[in-house]
Amino acid sequence: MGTRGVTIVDVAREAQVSRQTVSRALNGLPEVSESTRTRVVEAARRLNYRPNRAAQGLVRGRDITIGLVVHDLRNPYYPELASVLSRLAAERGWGVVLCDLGTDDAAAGARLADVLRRVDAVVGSVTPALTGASQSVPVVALDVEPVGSDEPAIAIDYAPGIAAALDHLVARGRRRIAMVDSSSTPSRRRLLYRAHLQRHGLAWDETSEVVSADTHLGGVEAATTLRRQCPDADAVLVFNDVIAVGVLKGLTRAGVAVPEELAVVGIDGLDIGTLVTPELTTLAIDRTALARHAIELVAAALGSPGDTAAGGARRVLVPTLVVRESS
Amino acid sequence: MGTRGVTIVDVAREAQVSRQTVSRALNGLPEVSESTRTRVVEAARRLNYRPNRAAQGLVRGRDITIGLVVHDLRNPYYPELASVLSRLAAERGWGVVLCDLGTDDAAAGARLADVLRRVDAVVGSVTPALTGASQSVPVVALDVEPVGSDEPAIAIDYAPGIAAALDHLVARGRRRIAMVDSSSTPSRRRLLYRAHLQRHGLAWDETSEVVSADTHLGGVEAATTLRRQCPDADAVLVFNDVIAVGVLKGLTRAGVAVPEELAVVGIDGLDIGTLVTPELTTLAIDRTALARHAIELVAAALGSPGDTAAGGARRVLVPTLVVRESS
DNA sequence: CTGAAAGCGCTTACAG
DNA sequence: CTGAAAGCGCTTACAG
Repeated sequence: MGTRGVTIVDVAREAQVSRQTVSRALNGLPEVSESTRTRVVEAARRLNYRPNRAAQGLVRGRDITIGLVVHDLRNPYYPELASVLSRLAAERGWGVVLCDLGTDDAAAGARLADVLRRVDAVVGSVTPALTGASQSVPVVALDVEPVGSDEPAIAIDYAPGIAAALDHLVARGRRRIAMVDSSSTPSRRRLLYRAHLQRHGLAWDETSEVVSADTHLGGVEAATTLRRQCPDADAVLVFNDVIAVGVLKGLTRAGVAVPEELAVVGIDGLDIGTLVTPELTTLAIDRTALARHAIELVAAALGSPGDTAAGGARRVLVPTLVVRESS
Repeated sequence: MGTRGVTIVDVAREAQVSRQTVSRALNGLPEVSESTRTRVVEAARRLNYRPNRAAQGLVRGRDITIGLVVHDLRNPYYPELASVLSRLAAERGWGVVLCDLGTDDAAAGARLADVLRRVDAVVGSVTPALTGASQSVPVVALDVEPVGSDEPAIAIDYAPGIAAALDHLVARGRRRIAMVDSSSTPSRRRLLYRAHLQRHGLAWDETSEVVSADTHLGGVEAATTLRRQCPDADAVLVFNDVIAVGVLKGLTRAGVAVPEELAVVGIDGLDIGTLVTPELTTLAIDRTALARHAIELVAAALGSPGDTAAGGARRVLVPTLVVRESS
């Protein structure tokens, strides 16, 4: 907020010219004499004048800005997304303002409210706060359930991918497949894992599931917990690649051979999976496609001509199993 | 740009009320009858009305937005920085718009120009384009040379850190220390490396230096090149952790024992360094401090009261050697 | 080359 | 509860 008093009229007075001359001088328009320009520039600097962007924007015409709301930018999933999204937005002349909710829920709400005031639309991970905010600007939710309302959103249908991952493990002779989740309330990914095991009559009990913090350090600990809690597990599906890489490391540290003794499969398809040894098998989500869909849905929601009919308000993405060395 | 004709007066006409009533109804102010409010909301939806943010901003008073310009958001160095910076900015009520220059230089210029129109100040990696732009808004340059002009900037003084890293390697008995750089024109880090070797009479020749692409894949290749080009190297300093992690992987793949046969030291202090095996020794840059300084310099440049005197326009950060397993 | 006028689209007092 | 007025800070024609 903080209004900062110095306006163009102050500069005009200081430089002894009219305010439109100030505007012209400062914007480098040709029809100003050198001496006047210098005087104006000096005056502006002396007063520490900064043009008010809102006023400039108002008169220059609308420019679109979208917000990108993420849970935690430090999960490499998001920078890749942000990178593509910002490129695609730039191609349309849109700006992107970043909103990293972080782990502190109290601050997150305020941060979200703040970003909503600055943007024409929001793309982001669904949170209760975001859902409530959909009154003020259009919201394109990322990674919602494939069924549900017809709000603009991108759903990721994990069912076939998780089936493929588990089938793959079974095909390689795994019989006791555990899961590391990122929250104590079962994620959709975990529910699909359970359903698949049950449907195929595969071994499962309470010890099959471990909850981890959503960091690679969490994964390292989860590996220990898993070995203690479910010693006969010969494979593990992990909520995401960040945790999975930690699990991999925890297992290696504990002298467990991956994949021989225990196979590991992550979800997301992050680059870091190719960085570790053994390389991580993963269920990859195409973040470029995700970003592209998000931008198109924003365009449709903003009513940009030619985008409205581009395929409905809800898109569905299907992850792909990428088999590497850890399974 | 794209002006989208629907304004508050259109809605007013459609709903048969005055425009200030529209404003009140849409902003949820109390003094509007329910029936009127409904009529206005309906009209607004029918016309697909979106309030013009610039106009709102103009009347509500100035709100500050800063731009964060980075080379490549996919290098984990930047998300950590962006994350902290956006948190600190939020604490001051500032917004952060993201500008990922990417690898395509042509597009980068346009993207930069675009972001400069939307922000009150810019924080970012120095590029020629950015330097030239410092006329329009204050620029706080990140990672400049410790000497130089008095523009607002944060310098990182690698000299003591690189000395410490090389001393550490020598203390561990290394006698032939190579370097992997990220560009063919020697980086400042490489120059410091050379100077230190020379000053201490350590072995060096052209084969000591390898150039790598600035990705971990580049690092993997660089490992091969290094082994071929400089087979007697027993240690290597790498331009950054992303490349270093690739080098580590390349060496492991080639059956080279790290650190026994060849020690590896990276620069940046990224989390991924603790993720790999062996864990990466690195020269860590405190990105939280970096972000904090950047925000303070922006505040000073914008003339926020109480910040101006907070310690001059140039800050210097000194990296710290973090010895882990790879050396 | 420089100034007076009009207006961008909204909100905030001020009347009624 | 609703409307008429004024103004946020700038730029863009339009005169001179």
